[in-house]
Formats: sequence, structure tokens, C-alpha cells
Amino acid sequence: MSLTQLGYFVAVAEEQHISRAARRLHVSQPPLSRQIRSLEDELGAPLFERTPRGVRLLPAGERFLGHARAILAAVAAARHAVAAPPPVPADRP
Amino acid sequence: MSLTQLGYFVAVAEEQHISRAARRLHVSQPPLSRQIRSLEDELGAPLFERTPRGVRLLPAGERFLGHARAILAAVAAARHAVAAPPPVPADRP
DNA sequence: GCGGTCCAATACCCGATCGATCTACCGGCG
DNA sequence: CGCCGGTAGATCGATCGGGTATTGGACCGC
Repeated sequence: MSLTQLGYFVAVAEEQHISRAARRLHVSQPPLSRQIRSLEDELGAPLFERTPRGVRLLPAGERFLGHARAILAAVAAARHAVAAPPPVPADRP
Repeated sequence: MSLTQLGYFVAVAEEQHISRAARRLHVSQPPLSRQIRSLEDELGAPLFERTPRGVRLLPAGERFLGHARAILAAVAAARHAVAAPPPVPADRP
């Protein structure tokens, strides 16, 4: 599992469509399909149901989606924590 | 930034020693040094102070460490969320 | 002061992985 | 029934991650 895969997963879940998500992510469709499948393989359970009109989240995918968003948010927070020096409230006039 | 890098960073922070962390992680020292440096480059700030006896966390590194652990814990939680079916409290005898 | 020792950093190489292009296959719809 | 949209598979080139060998630098005992 990689952070890239988590971002891919969230995009596909939001678009409910692999090709649309691929355009949004500026990658092409086949790699995106593979990454999603690889993620499902690693987790040992399918996350999406494939339909002729796109894909739809399965219950396991719904549960995973919340966690994926939390992880990505935590990553963003970690970046900011390094960039911003620790605030010193007592020293704020 | 990758999850691998975060795991590496936590190990080095705990060991305060790149070579020891490398042994613990079952990788060799040069790749580990490179990954740490690459992480620092990406974040735009050094995380460790290099000393002749090893390395020591800088303030920015301390702040980052907490976030890194939180991210890794969130990843573990995400795996479990997919593996375990949603608990139905009303159905528990 | 000098050689030995321990540490991180660098140079170079190789195998694995990722992404792009092209193609195949399947289901809905006019 | 043919067309059009979607996902899935094969193949190629580039990029990335790790290993070995080596260098550079600071402490320490002599």
C-alpha cells in the first residue's frame, strides 16, 4: 500500500469511474486500473463493484474510504508541522 | 514521501543511529541514509542533526515524529477496517 | 601529534516497479 | 446488428529502490 494508491483510490471512489478519475489525476486509465486492483489484492478484499457504467463502492470500500482520507489528511498535517515552527502562545504580544 | 520512508524515519529516530536502524530494518546503511536525506529534501528542512556518534532529532524532526507514527497507525487501522466486517452491536448476543 | 576506529555520505551498478501506448473483451443502446 | 462506451491485459521504456565498495570526517588512545 502506498500513499499514491490511497490518492488514486479516493479519486476513483469520488468519481465512481476509473477513466474520469484517471483524467483528473493526470494519469492514463490502465495504470490506474492496475493500482486499484493491486490495492484490492493486497487488502485481500474487493473495494469496488465493476459495472458497465463505471464502478461503485462496496461496503468494505466505504469503510476503507474514511481511513484513506484520514491518512492523506494526516500526511498534509505532517508536512505543515515541519514547515511551520512551533507556535509559542506566551510569546505572542 | 512514502510510507516506507516514514517507517524508516521512525526507526532512525528511535535508534538515534542510522546503521543500527538499518540492521533493524534489514536494509543496508547507504539506502537508508539516502531515504532519510530524500525525505528531508522533500520537506525542505533537516530532521536530524548528524553527530559523530549517530544522529539526533531536531525540533522539526520531533514534530514530524508524532505525525509519522499517527500515519502508520492509521494505515494499520485502515487494513483492519477492510478485513473486519462492520460490527453490528444489536446482533451481538 | 598520529594512527585506529566508528559513523554518515558518496559513487556506481542492477533488478524491480510504475506509467504510457496499443489491443482485446464485454455490455448497453440506437 | 453495428456502434460506442467502459474495464482489463500485454509489452516497452523510464524511474526508483537497494546492494557493494569506497571516501571523508570526528573522536580516542597511545
